Amino acid sequence: MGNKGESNRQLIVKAADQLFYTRGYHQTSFRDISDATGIPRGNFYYYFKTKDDILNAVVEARVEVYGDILKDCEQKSTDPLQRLLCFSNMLSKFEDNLIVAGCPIGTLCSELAKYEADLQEVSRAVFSLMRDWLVKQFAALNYSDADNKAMDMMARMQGITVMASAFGDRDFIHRSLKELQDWINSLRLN
Amino acid sequence: MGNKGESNRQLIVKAADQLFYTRGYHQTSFRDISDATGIPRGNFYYYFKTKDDILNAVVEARVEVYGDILKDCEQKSTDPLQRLLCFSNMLSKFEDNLIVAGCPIGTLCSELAKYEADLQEVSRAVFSLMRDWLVKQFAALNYSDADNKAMDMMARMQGITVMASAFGDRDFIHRSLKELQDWINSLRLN
DNA sequence: GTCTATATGTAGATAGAC
DNA sequence: GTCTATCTACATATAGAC
Repeated sequence: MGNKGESNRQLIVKAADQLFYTRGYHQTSFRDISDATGIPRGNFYYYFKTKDDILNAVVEARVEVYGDILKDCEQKSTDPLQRLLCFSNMLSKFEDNLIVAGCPIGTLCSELAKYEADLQEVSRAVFSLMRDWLVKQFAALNYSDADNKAMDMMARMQGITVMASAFGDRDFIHRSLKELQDWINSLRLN
Repeated sequence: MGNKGESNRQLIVKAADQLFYTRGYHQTSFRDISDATGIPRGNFYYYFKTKDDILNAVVEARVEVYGDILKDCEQKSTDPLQRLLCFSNMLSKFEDNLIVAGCPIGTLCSELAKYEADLQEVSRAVFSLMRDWLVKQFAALNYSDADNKAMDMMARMQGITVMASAFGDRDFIHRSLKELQDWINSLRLN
């Protein structure tokens, strides 16, 4: 009794994840996902009742993936400041994708914020995950306004990706990441 | 010979502008625009050949509108620093809209960046307008890296709107705007 | 579980009467 | 210039054979 079904389900989620990112949620059709996976359109409804259900599964998968990234940053150092630097390095690590399609999380939230409150709440989950994690790091640095710092850092990174994507400007990412990391390093003394 | 035709055209552009903002470009149908204006769908093709042409007209209209905002900031003060503060005040002025639908320019660029290079280039026009204007102000403050400063300021504002919209957080806008304006004021001495 | 065929709605776009 | 009727394509979703 294998996991063939589960495997197909995972294939769909994986392809949808990528397509929702590179084309947007509404601009991704079942046909697109079918083409990417080789799985017939009609088959999707065996695994998911609606397209929105696929979105839910994609967000769950992303929570998993970004949770792993955060865990990785935790394992590489016990120093909160080093962990923040590790987090900020996502800008460099995913640079190629950020330039062409922006931040997967930010652009999804922006798309779904537009008069689709239910879906937007779903998409916000990954942001919340990161925010909570960042709060922990800033709290460990003895900042009483840890949540403010977390929001500030996320806003900075989002702003960088929006502008870098709008102008296709890799150098802007490099320079901004450096400045962001200077800012992080300046938080040591508290 | 009246301007009745022109007036209808303007009605379409105005409604499309609003809908592209609150619902997104792809999520806005001719039916939506028809419902908003009372103008029959088939009639649109008398004024525009394609939906993309409507987008072009909308972006042109926005260039006009934001150009006026920039002119207004110029007229209110000859001091570049005051002008920058005036520009930043858009975050407060448009707060209600930013919370529910993000930045009209940023979200359009993000949406159209997704594998639609032609459309993205069109949408970038308003960003370019602002960027050039900001460069002038920073240059007037004797910054040799005026373009970097302009990009930094726009990135900050974009990041603020993305996070405020994602979390529906008005207070974050208020606090961030204050910090942004502190930053602007700190640029006096150069 | 997997697939084809199809239902139903709506998208952008066109034709042609008035 | 304005409007209705309609075309073609494709969207999500369903039915039912295998």
